[in-house]
Amino acid sequence: MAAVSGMRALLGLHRSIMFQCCSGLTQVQLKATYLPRGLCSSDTKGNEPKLPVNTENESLLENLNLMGVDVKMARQRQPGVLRKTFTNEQGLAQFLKSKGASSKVVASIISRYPRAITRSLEHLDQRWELWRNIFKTDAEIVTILDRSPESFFRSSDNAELKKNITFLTSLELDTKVLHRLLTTAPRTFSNSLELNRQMVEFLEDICAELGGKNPQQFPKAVISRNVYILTRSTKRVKTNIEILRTSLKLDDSELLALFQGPGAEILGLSNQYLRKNFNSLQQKMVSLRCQKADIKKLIISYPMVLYPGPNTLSSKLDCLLKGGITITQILEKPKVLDYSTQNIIGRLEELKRVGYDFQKNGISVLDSSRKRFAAKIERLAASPDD
DNA sequence: CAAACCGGGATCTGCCATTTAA
DNA sequence: TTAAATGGCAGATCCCGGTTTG
Repeated sequence: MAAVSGMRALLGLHRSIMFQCCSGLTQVQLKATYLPRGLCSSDTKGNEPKLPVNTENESLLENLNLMGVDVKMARQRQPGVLRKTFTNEQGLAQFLKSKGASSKVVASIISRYPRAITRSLEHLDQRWELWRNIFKTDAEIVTILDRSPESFFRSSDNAELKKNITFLTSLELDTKVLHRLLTTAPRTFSNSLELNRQMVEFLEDICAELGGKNPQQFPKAVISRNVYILTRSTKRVKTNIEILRTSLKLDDSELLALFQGPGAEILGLSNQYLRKNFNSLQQKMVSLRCQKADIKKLIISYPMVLYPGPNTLSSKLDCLLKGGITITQILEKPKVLDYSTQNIIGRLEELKRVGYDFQKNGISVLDSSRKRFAAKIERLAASPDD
């Protein structure tokens, strides 16, 4: 990886010494110069013609084009890679194909994360094996690479990855969670060990601060409910905890229960977003004549109210209210807010059609799977007694 | 038996800024 | 000085069904 800087020196100016010692490595790929993009501002005021400082490796470009890589995209993302003299695009492609990736997937991976072509075969092999500690098949890994090439390629430190996996494993998440963690939040993998450790320790500290009995358990609880947590900064999580503490006036044990439970999902929201959602929820509830205590209860029992943006939540509530449901009923069964507005609208219509009475029969019909709801409607239609 | 309770599953990257290495 | 490595951010739900309960 390191033997690479020679060519530029050749084209460039100084560093002739470098040239000397590297000349043995000279490679075919030097062809022409692509355009300079900057004029050299400072240095020599003299008038020697400035050689282009930045030249792309033309044969590399050609290769990439042939492979179907979106070179424009690659250039935009990691321009430096295109200037490298030695790259391993062929090796990478072959490697990935041997793992079952199509040419199209390979091209897309390189387009989105060009640095991938700087990895050596040995490196790739090792890294793949490490990923295979968690994933049972190559195909699974390919899917993830296709989704998020950066997660696999951004770091070149296999030793770190290994330690990281050991660490993650040592948390004793159950295998299912570990698998899900890395499937859905693969960036966790390429975090440094230190970063992951910091978050875990931070969570332990929080637990202890809140008077939790078992701080080791806490990160597990949070992670299994929110596998994205390790891709967030501790700063963000800390701020969110404070936002919730102060805006809801929660005490320690309430906070602990919240985060160990369903509240974990909300911990990773951006701070602004959380604040905004809280404020608009509060406004909305006040406009519906709810008490502060109602709002608190709602959030504690169903923290996911804070997840949808103001418009989504508001329109959902409006639909329900317009359909003849009271805000009190919603506060009792907030899970009805789980479903999409479209879904809610459709169900309200169907229920109206069969003359369903929410006051008499409650609203939990709305909180059921499609299948169960359909069955329910059928029953209601068959026996329109009431 | 149906309703209610409850937890789980899917999903989440792609960019920018800063620091570090060569 | 450039490129590589790394940290961090914004974005913004919906659905299903096993088990318990009545």
